[in-house]
Amino acid sequence: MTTTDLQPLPGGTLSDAVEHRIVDWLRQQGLKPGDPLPGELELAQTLQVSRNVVREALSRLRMIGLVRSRKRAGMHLGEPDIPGTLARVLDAAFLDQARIAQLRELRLVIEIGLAPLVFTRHSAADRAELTELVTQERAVADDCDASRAIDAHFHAVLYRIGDNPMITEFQALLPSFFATADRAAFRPTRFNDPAIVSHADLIHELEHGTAVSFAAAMQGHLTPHLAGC
Amino acid sequence: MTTTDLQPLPGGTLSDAVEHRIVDWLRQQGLKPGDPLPGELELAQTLQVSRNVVREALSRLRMIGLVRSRKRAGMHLGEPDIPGTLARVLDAAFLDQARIAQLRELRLVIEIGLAPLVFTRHSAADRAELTELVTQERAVADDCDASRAIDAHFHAVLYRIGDNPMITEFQALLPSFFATADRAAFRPTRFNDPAIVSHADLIHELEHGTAVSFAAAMQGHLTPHLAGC
DNA sequence: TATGTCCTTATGTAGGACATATTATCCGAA
DNA sequence: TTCGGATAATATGTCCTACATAAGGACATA
Repeated sequence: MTTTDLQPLPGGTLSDAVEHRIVDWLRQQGLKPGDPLPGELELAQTLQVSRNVVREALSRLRMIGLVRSRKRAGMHLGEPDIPGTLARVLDAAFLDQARIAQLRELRLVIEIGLAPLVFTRHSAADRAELTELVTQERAVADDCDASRAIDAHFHAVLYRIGDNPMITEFQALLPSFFATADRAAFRPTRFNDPAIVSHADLIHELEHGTAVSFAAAMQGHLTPHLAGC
Repeated sequence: MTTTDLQPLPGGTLSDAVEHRIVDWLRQQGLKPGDPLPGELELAQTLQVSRNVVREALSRLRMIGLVRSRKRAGMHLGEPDIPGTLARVLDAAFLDQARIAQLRELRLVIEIGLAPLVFTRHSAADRAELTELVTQERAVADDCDASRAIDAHFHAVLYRIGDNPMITEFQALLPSFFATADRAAFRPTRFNDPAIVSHADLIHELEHGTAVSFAAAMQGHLTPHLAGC
């Protein structure tokens, strides 16, 4: 007798509808992180649904960080938890091969596109750090696992130099997508092969090249990993 | 007397703990999209929490598409809804200026890094489509709004040519971040300025250049938008 | 002023009840 | 036998009530 008078909400549950209603309302009110929200009971009464439905909707908003709540203080808007949400939805265990391939390609795209920023924002100290890693890499050229770890470290430093927190956070959750599949694809650098852009070549471009030439070098360094190139 | 014997779950609610427990269990069991899940009641009994708590946790997993449920069929694993989840967490209305700046920069990074893929995967028909857009652009050079719309369309086509659904989906939800701020930053192309890489120049590189030269052109086309360059 | 107690409040959790949709089952008719 | 419709079973969706818990405020006291 309570729910019979409203439309069947085609294709969704009440929680779905309430979730969107609340978010739309927050947007419409122009609320910002830190602002207080109405209590659960008031929301339930206003929306004419049970407190349970409201809590299921709020639980979702809590997960993505949009809402924070404490026992007596009530609820407040929070800052969306981008890395936490990405980690939940980009879970290699539940993604199909197509999605994983797209993610791996996205990683390469970002790393190539990051090159101009890395060139612009890097310092002499950064170059020294990268050079040190190349030295270590040469020392363990025989050990595939160690070589691979240093390779990952080298690229992580490039991300850090890029100095975009969002991109760095994205990179931080990528290893799970490369843990198994990339082991086979990873080839220890042949240091004397002129056709391959090595880490040392990248550092050279960083010091003596331009933003464009460094980006081209990065492209050459990563292109072997791109399908259809 | 029921909840007093378990640890205060430092820093989180029961729903948080149950959410992670369930996801860990799904991973550990190696379940894949389509596989059935235990019922809510069974989960509640196994985890020794109320069905309410279980439903709040499941509501979150339903939001990100990880579980789907129908009335009598029970629950099944679903494919994570990446674009839907991104749309929820990347909401310009609730992100601070720093995050928005990072997102705008990420867009430029992706667009530059996408260049090699665009070059490799484009067809003559794609070039014709882009050329047609440049023609239209010249026709409305005076109208800033129309010019801006065609510019957006041009870049959307580039994304489509890149042929990575994940990247295209990401691009699809970007307009909200550029709707207001970019209006000021947008400058209609001065077609005769040789220092600026125009859309026509991009098409020229696409037809007569190389992957590297096209990427460099894209870099030149977008660099004016990058801070600190 | 400082502090400790009590009270209020809003969220967190529990449990039961019913509604609803969908599937399985069974029975009767052609 | 087979087909089709009525019927029962089942898991999710929604509602309700009650209580636990933490946190902030009010107040009295030293």
